[in-house]
Amino acid sequence: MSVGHTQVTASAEPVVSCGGEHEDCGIREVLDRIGDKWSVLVIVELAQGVRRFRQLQRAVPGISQRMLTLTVRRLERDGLVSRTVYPTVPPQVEYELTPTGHSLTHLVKALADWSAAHREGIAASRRAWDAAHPDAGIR
Amino acid sequence: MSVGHTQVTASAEPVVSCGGEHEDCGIREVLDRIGDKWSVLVIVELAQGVRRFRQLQRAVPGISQRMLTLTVRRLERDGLVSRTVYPTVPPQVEYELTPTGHSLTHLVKALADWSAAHREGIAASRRAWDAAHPDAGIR
DNA sequence: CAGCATCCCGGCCGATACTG
DNA sequence: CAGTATCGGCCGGGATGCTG
Repeated sequence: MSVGHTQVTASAEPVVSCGGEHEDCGIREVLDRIGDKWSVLVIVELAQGVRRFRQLQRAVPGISQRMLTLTVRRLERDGLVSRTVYPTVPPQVEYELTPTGHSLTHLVKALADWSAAHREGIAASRRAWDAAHPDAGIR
Repeated sequence: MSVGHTQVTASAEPVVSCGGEHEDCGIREVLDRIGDKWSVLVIVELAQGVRRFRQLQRAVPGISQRMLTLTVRRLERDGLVSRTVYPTVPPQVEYELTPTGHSLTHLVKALADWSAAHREGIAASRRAWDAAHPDAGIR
């Protein structure tokens, strides 16, 4: 953390101005789509390649089959994931990222990178804040 | 949308592999932090410069003062936003992005860009899916 | 102006049981 | 294996009212 003598003037260059408007950009739409508990994790796993239902569930620890179904269904509806059913017995279903879905992985990588870069500092900030505010309802 | 003859082999180059592990990267941590309903919007507004409480509330349409308080408190706790109180009367409080918070704006911009680029295609995919699945509990 | 306290509802998500 | 159906808890977040 080098937050000492940095002369970053945040207010100088507006990186995100929503195109000049103070409106909600499409940001909320993306977050409504991948901001839920499981979508990104499923996407990360599918970024590795084609996966079957059970494979996905094992790869994403803690997800219930219900949530996996819902998550993968929503991603399919949004055109981020393709679903292929092979009429075999027992049934076999394969999930794969579409080109659009694949383009999301770059975004996810950016998120992961940012997280890795600031995880420490944020954790420290939290500890400091919690120490300074013994009785806070925020946690 | 040019999703015609693209030969993007998603499974060829794993963009996000969490560093070789199939673990949860820090992605969920970022999303737990900015994936909520208001954080990004507040950040976007603060990216423009220093803002006071009321200013923020007016700039972010629809946010309640309760949620603005909680949001800004959490951001402060994580060290993304600084809070400066001027002991005047009436009280005056200024919020500003910290360097760490400012670094987030690049990420937010990436989100906005992706959203703008795929909004159309996703909406179309949804319409198609909904049409193909008249009675779906997913909506 | 800048908050905090309280009430309350909707939906996200987990657990469990059942089907083709 | 790959789902669907149902129930229920938790909590994010809106509405309202009160303080310094």
